[in-house]
Amino acid sequence: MIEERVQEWLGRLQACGCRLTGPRYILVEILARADRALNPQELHAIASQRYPSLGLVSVYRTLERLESLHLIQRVHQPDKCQAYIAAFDGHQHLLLCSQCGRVRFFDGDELGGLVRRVEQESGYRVEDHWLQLFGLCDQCQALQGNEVVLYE
Amino acid sequence: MIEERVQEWLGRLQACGCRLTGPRYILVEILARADRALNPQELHAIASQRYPSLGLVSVYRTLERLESLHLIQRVHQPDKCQAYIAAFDGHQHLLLCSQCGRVRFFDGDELGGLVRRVEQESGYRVEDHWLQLFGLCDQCQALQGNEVVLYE
DNA sequence: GCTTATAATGAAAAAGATTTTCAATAGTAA
DNA sequence: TTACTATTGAAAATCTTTTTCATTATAAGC
Repeated sequence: MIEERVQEWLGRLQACGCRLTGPRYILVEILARADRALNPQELHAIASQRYPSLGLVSVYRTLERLESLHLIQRVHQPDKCQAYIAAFDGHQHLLLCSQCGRVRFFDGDELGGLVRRVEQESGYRVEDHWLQLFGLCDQCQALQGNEVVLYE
Repeated sequence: MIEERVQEWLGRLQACGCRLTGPRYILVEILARADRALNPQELHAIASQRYPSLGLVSVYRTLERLESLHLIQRVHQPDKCQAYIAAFDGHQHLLLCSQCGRVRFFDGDELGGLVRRVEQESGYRVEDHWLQLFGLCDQCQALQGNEVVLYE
């Protein structure tokens, strides 16, 4: 499932004339597997472990490329707004653990009524919406906030 | 109404030991009146017209102070995440014009059912949520995207 | 009104994040 | 194997934000 995603992303990169290089393999694999949003610095730190010569610039460039292909999406959080996670299929929303950062997707189909109400009250024509929920994931609830398990 | 807000903010600043200075009067007045979110640069540019010696540093410091008093709140948008607008009363959400940036508030009471569903499906304990709608305000619909009227 | 303590200011420097430039490297097609 | 050129990392440049610090100015006490 995740492995397929890695292959699909690499295929999509190649399909638009991009070359498959060492840095890209590593970065695609990390991003396709990540269960939380990573910013350029975090991504660089993780990827450097397996590819020590990796430059931060290549991380920025790869993120830009993957985002323009809609393979990853930017995630806004109170403390960081330049983090990326795999883009979801269809119209989904994010549920983020405010402790460990783990991300899950959910659909928000029941939003239509609210959108129509707001359109009528405001006179705006609504074109898009952002919905994100923040909370504690099951693991962090169990830990009762004693420790945080980050990427490893 | 807006004038009251200016007075209230100044009072709140004074109440916590802050001094009322030229830069603060200007910045409070602009922020309390603004109908769209402003980032430090925009705010500095606008305020400088009335207070030419104003330093950008004071803008940062005042924003920080006002945010810590919950008088303003940060607004996340696709292109800018460091913009601020007056904080609303109670639990409200934002409706932003994707053309001119004008902001309106609305309540999203009908969100409770969705939150409970997601909690059950995910096992997360939801603590907070962000909901923002993007669209065209009535004025920008009328202009049909011919021109953008920014702050003036 | 005058004095005084100190919060607030702006300039400059420092720190961080992101983008640009450029010569060297390395995919990929022929 | 060769040739083309996309990609790379280092360094420089650009922006944004924070820190430092001497100076200024608010507000309280007299």
